[in-house]
Amino acid sequence: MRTKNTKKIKTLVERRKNQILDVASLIFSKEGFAKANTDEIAKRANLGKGTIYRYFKNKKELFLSVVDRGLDKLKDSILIEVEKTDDPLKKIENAIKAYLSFFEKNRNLIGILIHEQSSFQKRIAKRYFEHYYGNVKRIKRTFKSGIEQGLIKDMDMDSLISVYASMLNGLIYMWQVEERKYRLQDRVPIVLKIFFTGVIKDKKRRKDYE
Amino acid sequence: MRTKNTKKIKTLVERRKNQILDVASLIFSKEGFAKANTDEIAKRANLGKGTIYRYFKNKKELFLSVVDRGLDKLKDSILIEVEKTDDPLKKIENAIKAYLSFFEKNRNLIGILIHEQSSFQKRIAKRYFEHYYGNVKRIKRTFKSGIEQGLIKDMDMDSLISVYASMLNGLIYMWQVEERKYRLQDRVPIVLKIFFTGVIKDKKRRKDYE
Amino acid sequence: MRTKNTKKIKTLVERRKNQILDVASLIFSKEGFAKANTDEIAKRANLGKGTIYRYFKNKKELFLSVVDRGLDKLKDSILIEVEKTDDPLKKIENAIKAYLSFFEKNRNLIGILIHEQSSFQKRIAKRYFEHYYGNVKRIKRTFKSGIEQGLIKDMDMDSLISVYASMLNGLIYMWQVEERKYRLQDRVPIVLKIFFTGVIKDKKRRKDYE
Amino acid sequence: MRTKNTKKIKTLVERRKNQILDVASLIFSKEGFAKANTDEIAKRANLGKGTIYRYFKNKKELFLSVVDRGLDKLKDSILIEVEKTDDPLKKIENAIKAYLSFFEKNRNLIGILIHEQSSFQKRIAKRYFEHYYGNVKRIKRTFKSGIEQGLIKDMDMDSLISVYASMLNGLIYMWQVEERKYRLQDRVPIVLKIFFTGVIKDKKRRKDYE
DNA sequence: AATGAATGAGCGTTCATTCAT
DNA sequence: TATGAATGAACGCTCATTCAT
Repeated sequence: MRTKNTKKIKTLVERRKNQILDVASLIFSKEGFAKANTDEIAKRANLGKGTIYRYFKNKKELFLSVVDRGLDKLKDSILIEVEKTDDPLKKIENAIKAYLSFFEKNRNLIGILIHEQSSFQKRIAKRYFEHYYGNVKRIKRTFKSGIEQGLIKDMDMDSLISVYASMLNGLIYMWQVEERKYRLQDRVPIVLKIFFTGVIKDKKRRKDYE
Repeated sequence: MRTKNTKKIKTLVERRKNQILDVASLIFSKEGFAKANTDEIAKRANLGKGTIYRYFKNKKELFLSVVDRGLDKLKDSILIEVEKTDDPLKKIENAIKAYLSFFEKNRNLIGILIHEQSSFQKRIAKRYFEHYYGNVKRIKRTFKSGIEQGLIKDMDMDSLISVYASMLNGLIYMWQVEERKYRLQDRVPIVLKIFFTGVIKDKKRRKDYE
Repeated sequence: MRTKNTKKIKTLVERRKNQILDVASLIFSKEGFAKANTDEIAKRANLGKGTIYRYFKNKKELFLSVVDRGLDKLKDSILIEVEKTDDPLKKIENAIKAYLSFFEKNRNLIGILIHEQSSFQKRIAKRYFEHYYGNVKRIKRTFKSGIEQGLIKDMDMDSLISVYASMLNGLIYMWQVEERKYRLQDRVPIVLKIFFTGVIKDKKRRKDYE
Repeated sequence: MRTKNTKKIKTLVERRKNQILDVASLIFSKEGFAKANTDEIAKRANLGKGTIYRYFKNKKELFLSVVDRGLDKLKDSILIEVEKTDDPLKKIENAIKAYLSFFEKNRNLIGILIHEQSSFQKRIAKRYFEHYYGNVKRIKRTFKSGIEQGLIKDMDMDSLISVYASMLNGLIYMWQVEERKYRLQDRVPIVLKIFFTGVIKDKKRRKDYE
């Protein structure tokens, strides 16, 4: 019985935490960490201000929890898409689509990740790169199997992946700065063209992206 | 003689302003607008707190002056490099190099531009895009003369340039997030390769970047 | 039951507000608006500085609340005394007594009303004259019934009342400037004599004040 | 020769002081001591800020000098009018006229005297009462000679004069508060009537004021 | 003697955090 | 457990005063 109760409580706590994180995510994204205001978070979450502090040690922890949850969601949504196919080029294509698509759906997270790279450099960067390198390994394996299958030219993977990732982030960042005037998904073809033209060895496959 | 005095005074005021802007640029970059603190700016500039306010109406104006000065510098340093050659491909290459090189030398500005896209969306974005579209026009002309000279394929310039710009920004952004572990300049060849491979028509010239 | 709670809360808030207003009244009276200092008000009220701002938007609102409360009290205390009799001359006598008596008991308010006639000309003057003209109407009616009853000579009421009011204020003002060396109440007979000698028609009644 | 030079210098210094006092009087009257701003005083006097401090030790001394000069002027202008006649009643009438007339011409001083009775209670009050009692003695002598000449009833002079003075001040104060809508001089007849009706013994003379 | 740039103490106000209920 | 009233450290900004020129 105890186990059941504990579980129930845990779920309740988790639900409360998520309820707070949803609001916090919105506010932090709109205002940035320093300008965001605990009073408003509490009010919008229909909770007393003290209650926020029962679930999160302080403003900083709340903020970092928002980041953590966001990066976890991102990871999950990419993995699902990547595992839908075995073709290396398709895997890469799916990853790019999933990455852009995720941020298009989770706009709050962009602002949050962009903003506070200074105040929380270490913590956020650490978390981001844990996530990033976790993915890099998988992407590298995908590229390698692409090379082995004669689909992709043999190049310096590390800097290529790093440049690709940077470029995608730049795309998302500028989309945000330009106030999301266009659909981010619509940039996928041109991105794939730029990424793949110099990289795909197999002529037939290359045609698909030119 | 009056002119001489006025000039001297102007130079003195300008020097003081720059002295303050240098420090402010550093602090704003490290802390972000909200966390940056006028007391520290004054102390680091070896000036009294009140002195800051003799030269800038308030914290916000000081911040925006930092941005304005930065973007002006950026524009100048790109223009100089671009005008060193008449060859369209070389012009583009030089612009990319100058852009990356500028941020490598003016690290503070990255943080500042990245940070406050929310608090100052309108003012910063406005200034940034004034700068950006000013350059876009010139770049477009360069591309066009490249197309006319049979060097570059005929494509949709606008979204290409937009994606290229976004990607460069992403490169700079991630370099900053990764704590500037590598030299940004070293990314130039791979960037040129990615940018140019699918774009250059002239086979001989394309070889230079492959 | 809800009503009860709401009422209780209202009373608590009202009590706190009054607690703050009492201290603020003292400090504003002693220092004037500009020199008065929120820190001291908080300390003397045994409250944190932030608490003041929970109950009053800012220093200005706090100040004006002190004035408003003071004028309300003044009005009430005059009305009570005036309504104790139906005789016009007695009514006027009672009003004068109540007016002087009020300021003798609420010394803080004198300083406050005297002080800030410049900084808050409009707001204070407006409130003061709302109060003043509210009373003038009543006083006029009293004078008129005095005239109808053959007690008072028929004169230009408006400038008479205006001069009488000014004179009473001068009395209070100088009493304050002279550091309240005498009892303000003791001036009542001489004031009545000065006011009434030239004004009362009825010989028997006039004798009372000569 | 030395004397001549010293005199010249003294005159120059005096002229500068007066130039500053004129401006200061205006500003202090409009803003009150605390809100008045040395920068503005300097600018309006067409002098450097430092120069103010060459002539007055600090803001407080400047303020008190304004008061001192004002009260001196007041004393002079009353004396001149009073000495124009030998008739006691006329002397009193002239004094009242001169008093009201002075403040009508020197509006700045009203604000200044009214304002800072708190911050400078002792200094201003001291100076004011030096002036006041200096006059009271003279007025008392005038009243006495009025009594001796059978013109005025024999009464308690001290409290009568005190009440009269207070009332005049009240008149001036309210005129200021009511934004000087009417001419202060126009109140003289009604004031004389109120003051004199109960006080003048000589029937013929009393008629003049009824 | 005159200036006005520089200064920093001081103040109004905000807001993350605590804690009595 | 949940609340929100209370707190006070912290910060932006002002302005009387000083002092090098």
